[in-house]
Amino acid sequence: MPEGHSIHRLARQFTDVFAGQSLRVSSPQGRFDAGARLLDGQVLHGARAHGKQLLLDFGAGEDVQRVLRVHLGLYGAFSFGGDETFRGASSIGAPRRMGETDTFEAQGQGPDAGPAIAYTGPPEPVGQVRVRLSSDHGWADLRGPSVCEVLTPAEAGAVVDRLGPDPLVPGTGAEEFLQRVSGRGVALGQLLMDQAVLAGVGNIYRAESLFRQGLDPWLPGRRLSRPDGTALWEDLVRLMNDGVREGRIITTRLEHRGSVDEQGEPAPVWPDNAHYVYQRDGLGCRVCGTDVRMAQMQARKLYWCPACQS
DNA sequence: CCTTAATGGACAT
DNA sequence: TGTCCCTTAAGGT
Repeated sequence: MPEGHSIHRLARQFTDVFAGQSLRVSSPQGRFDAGARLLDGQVLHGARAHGKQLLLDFGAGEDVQRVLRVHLGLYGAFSFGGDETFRGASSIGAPRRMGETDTFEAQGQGPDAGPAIAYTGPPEPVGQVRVRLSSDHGWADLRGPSVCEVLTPAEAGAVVDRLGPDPLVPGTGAEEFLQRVSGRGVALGQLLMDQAVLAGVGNIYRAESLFRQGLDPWLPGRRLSRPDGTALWEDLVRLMNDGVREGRIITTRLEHRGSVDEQGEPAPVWPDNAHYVYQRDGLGCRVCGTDVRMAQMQARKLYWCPACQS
């Protein structure tokens, strides 16, 4: 999936294109008919994210009355389209291994479109569209989520309360993270994937942040030193904010990327030099040359360099 | 063309 | 431990 950075981009995008507007909400697939009826016609006050949870706040008046909670899971995704106010609203979700696609669908747009044509409404739904949100200016379709439900504000609050600190939410600190890791006999590689310990980190940020900090994925939480834990948290804050800005996960430092051109300018980050260890098993470590290894950890693939991370 | 694996996690068994 | 969600790109034939 979309790790936390993608969900925060989604929240920003929903706020940009829909906030303050009354939305039509439907379920072309039919599986979300009851929920759609609860939201149809209400105003979207705003969108927010905590970890991998996307929360859309709706209300008929000033107060938030209903919250649409979406979890994309492994392969859920949103696609967007509409008039010029939707320009730049890209599709976000999984799988997006090469970065999020830029499938903006507009009517009367583009360099060769000539005079702008008025937006005439969303297209016929394609595939299994669980929910469609639609305004006078454009639409958003959700396919393949693992969760899509309507909650009360209190229920939504309870969902967020169950989660650990999110490096992308300002105001949460290293301290909360350290507290949840300290004293635990569980391996660091497992703790980083536990959303109650740290919200928003997925399989790529797990592997890459442990590599960057030179930490052994099997180190029990209780044996993580305070300085190492603080550095790990701070690196995640940096990496994930980069991810929000770039729309993809890039963790290699310039000097390990082999990507400076004749003028000394950074060359584009190709898909195959964006990561240190993720999906690089059998290849040489970018730093020391040792073969990168892979093992299953909690039913997910863990990648690490046995020399750099010990 | 067909098969497989993929950034997740809830739930059943 | 297995199943679902039921998408999509990559890789093999």
